This record gives sequence, structure tokens and C-alpha cells, in this order.
Amino acid sequence: MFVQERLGAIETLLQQKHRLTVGELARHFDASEITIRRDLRLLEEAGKIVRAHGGALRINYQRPEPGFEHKAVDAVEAKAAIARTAIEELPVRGHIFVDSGTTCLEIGRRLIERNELTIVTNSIPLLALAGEAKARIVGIGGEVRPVSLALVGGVALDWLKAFHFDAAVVGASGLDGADGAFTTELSEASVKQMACAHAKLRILAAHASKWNQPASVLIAPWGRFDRFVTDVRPAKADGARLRREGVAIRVAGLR
Amino acid sequence: MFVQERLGAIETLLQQKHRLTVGELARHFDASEITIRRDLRLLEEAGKIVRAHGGALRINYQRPEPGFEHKAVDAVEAKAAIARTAIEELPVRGHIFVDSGTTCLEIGRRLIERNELTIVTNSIPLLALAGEAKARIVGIGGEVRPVSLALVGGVALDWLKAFHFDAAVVGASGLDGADGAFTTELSEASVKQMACAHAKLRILAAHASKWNQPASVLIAPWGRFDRFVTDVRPAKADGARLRREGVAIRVAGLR
DNA sequence: GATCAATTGATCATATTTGTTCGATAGTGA
DNA sequence: TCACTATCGAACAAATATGATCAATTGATC
Repeated sequence: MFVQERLGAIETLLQQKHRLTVGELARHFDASEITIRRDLRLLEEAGKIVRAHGGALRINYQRPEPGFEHKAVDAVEAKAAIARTAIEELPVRGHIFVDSGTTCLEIGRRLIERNELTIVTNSIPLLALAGEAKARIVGIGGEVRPVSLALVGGVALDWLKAFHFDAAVVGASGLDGADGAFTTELSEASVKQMACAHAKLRILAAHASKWNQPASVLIAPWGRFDRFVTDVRPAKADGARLRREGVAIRVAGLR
Repeated sequence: MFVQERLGAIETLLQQKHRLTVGELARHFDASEITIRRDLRLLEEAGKIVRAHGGALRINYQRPEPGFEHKAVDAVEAKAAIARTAIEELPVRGHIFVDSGTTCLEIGRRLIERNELTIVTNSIPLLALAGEAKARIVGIGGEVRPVSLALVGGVALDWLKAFHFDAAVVGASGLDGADGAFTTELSEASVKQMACAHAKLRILAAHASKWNQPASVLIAPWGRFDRFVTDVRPAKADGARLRREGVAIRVAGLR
């Protein structure tokens, strides 16, 4: 086996495994460990991999789950812009459901200024803002999901059934041009679905970074939403698809 | 496991949990504590986390209860003492209702460490602590009362009807030797009553300053409570009355 | 077949990583 | 305030991984 072949093979293996030990590779190629180390050094010098003591890691090795707050901080500006645009779409009186998540929290933060409004939410951070609110704020009950500080679960759903909203604003963890909006957890998806099912106006608010992010549970296909508020004009194909499905796109800062 | 992997994993965990102790991490990775500390130091030097004595915090973690803390500064010491005493009266597993209010919040703050417990509460500040909780936390639904950040109202009551608690801890705004415990709002009183009605063990926790404070709505006469936890031994007459009604008195710091 | 360059493997001194011990320090409750 | 406990980090020790060096092997070329 030629060196180049081995180098290429190691790269390929790393695509599949994200981490490889020197021992594994030595066995795999039936070569000595020192040979593997030499290969790894070459690959590292070429910037193809990251070496670790005992093996190697994929270069863009990213941690298991992207995480919640991490993204939240660097997109504050964008999310504020989305929020400013989103509230223009929302009624000044009546009942509005506001979802959990950082984008929706920004929207909620602005909506609580409207004194004729009743805001129903599953977001604990939003409930915590009630002290400064002019609007009436109602929390749906349920079990707390610690990662997102959202109220979820069966009882929350039962309770939402009894409600009728003038509008529902929901967020998403992933967007897919072909399918629709996704989230990572079934229990959260159910709450979002139920809220939308009982709302006259359904608004999806999501930061552009959510496009093509993998998230396992479908909240709803595009057609179920009336408006999609985001911060960057979607790719041509995605935009066309949305319009075909009857979703009005609002791009923050541009209208 | 490579160092880089552990560092990445710690970052990911921190995004989900806000805070991690060295011990937790050591167990999680099956590594020694000193190894974890070394990792934490690396992450701190890289500006990825904030270290604390005993563990680490997420870099931009902000306290989730804004606008409420200022109230809580009154009698912190005494309330902490009451809380320490109260939790000794409470089971380590099962379902416990924890009321809104600063005293009960102190109790809840300690109870969330018990990992076999389900805590049901109408206190939004307590719900906001779920991110750091070992216990399962359930919020009852309802309208938010901004002054107290408590969930109240008809829906809250309906929720409570569905529950059965091993214990209920409630607070009060006023205490009267002759009558019992009072609060300022009918809606809050109803929640407290309903919680007690569905609990095996009923604990009233209140700071001594609440004696003879005027508060309009009777929560319940003394006889409805099993224990009264406070920070100062009650006046002779009051103490006698309580005992006659079958309420066990626990004075914080003295037992 | 002899020679050379390239690659690989073996050996061993050195690096790195991890865990243990123990004195120092910070937090906690009285 | 003090004493008590938990946590911390320095220093050492053990285990493991690493790379420099040198020898062996292979294949190409003369």
C-alpha cells in the first residue's frame, strides 16, 4: 500500500468516525504504530486533521449538539431585528401564543409592552418578565425542559386545546426548503403544533443560520405557516418553495 | 478519550446545564478531579468558560430571575435558615408542591438538589432554576401575577386538582394567632388552599415578621397545617394556640 | 548482481497525560 | 469573628505515547 493511499484512507475514515486512535489505524492497515504516526504528522502538517495524544480528530470536529445559548449570544442583533419585524405582523389586542427559544423571547420582550394583549407562553424566561409587563401573561403548565426552560408535556397540550389564539409565534431549530420547520424534541414540537392548530395567524420566526441544520422532529410543513420572519433573504429555491406553499416571507430590516 | 474531546464535551455540557461541578464531571468522564480541573483551566484560559470554586459556569450565564431579586434581599439570612429547617421536614422522593414567595423560593432552591423528587410549583423564579436542577420540575399553568411572579387563577386551580402531593409547602403574608395564615390576594389564597387540600403533609413556612401583619384573605386556619416553620419562637399565647390546634412548630436554628 | 532511494519497523530516551498526596486556600455555618 | 469542611494546585510518580535514530526491506536502475 502506498503512503498516499493510506493518507487518503485515513481522511476518509475520519469523515465517518470523527476520532481514530493510532492503535486502531495500525491494526486497520496492518502497519506499525510509528508508521501511522508519521502519516498523522503529514496529515496534520497539511491541515487535514487535528492530532491528539493517542490518535487524531476530524478537523471540523464539532461537539455533539450545537447548543442553545452559544448561538444565542452571537446572533443577538439579528434576533432583535427579527423581533422588530415580527411584532409588526402581530395584533395589538387579543390573545397571542409565544413560543420558547431566544428568538421568540426577543419578540415576547417587545410584545409585553402592549397593554391590551394577553400573551400565552411556555417560555419561563418570558414569564419571568411579567413583572415589567403591561400585557397580561399566562403560562401554560407542564414539565420544565431544563435545556430550553420551556414547559412541555401532555398536560400542557391538553391545556392548549382549550385555547384559541389570534396569533401564534413559534421558533425552530432547523429549516428545510423541502420539508418545513424542525425542532430537536418531540415534546417541544407537540406544543408548537398544538399552538399553531389553535391560532388564526401562524408565524414562524427563525434566524437564517437554521437553514439545513439537522433537527429530528418536524414541527410542520411550510404550508401550515402564514408568515416566515427571518433575517436573511432565503435562497432562491427555498424562497420559491415557500411562496408556492402560501407562506409570506418577511426579511428583517428590508420588509 | 482524547483531551480535545473532553474539552469539547465539557463545553457542550455547560451549554445545557449553566453550571457543572468538578465532581459531576469527574464521574461523567470517569476521570480524576485533578484532571477535570486541568481541563477547566485550559477552557478558562481559552475564554470558553468561567471557573468557580467547585466547578465551572457558562461564560455568559445570566441569572434567570430579573426584577425579583431586589425583594428577596429582605431577611435573607432568616429565610435561608427557615429553608434549611424546612427541607429537613420534607421527603427526599415523591411529589412536593412549593408555593411562590421568597421564603418558599429558598426552600425550592435547596429541594431541586434532590434527584428523586418531582417539584410542582406556581413560582416562576423557581421554574427558572430548572436549568440547574436535579429534581424534575413541573409548572402549573395560569395567569401570571406580576407582583409576585406567581401563576394563579382558574386554570391553575384546575391543574392542581389533578395532582396529589406527598407534601405541600406554602408561604403567607400574614399570621394571626387567633385565626391562621393570611395572604393579600384571593387568587393566591385559592392556589395555596388547593395545594394543601391535595397534600398529605402541609407545611407553612413564614418569617416571624409576618405575625399580626394585616392581610385580607384567610388561607386556612391553623389546624389545616401539620407544621409551621419559622425563625423566631412564637409568643407564648400563639405557640399554645398552635399546639392546641395540632400544629408542630419548628424554629429554624433551634429545632 | 550491485547500488541507491524510499519506506518501514525496532529501540530507546523523552513528552505527555493522568492520578496521588499533601499543604494552602476559599467558602460555610456558628 | 472563629473553626470546620471542601476545594484547589504544586510536586511527585506511573503509565503511556511520541519521535529520533538506525537497521531492514523493497523496488528501480544501471
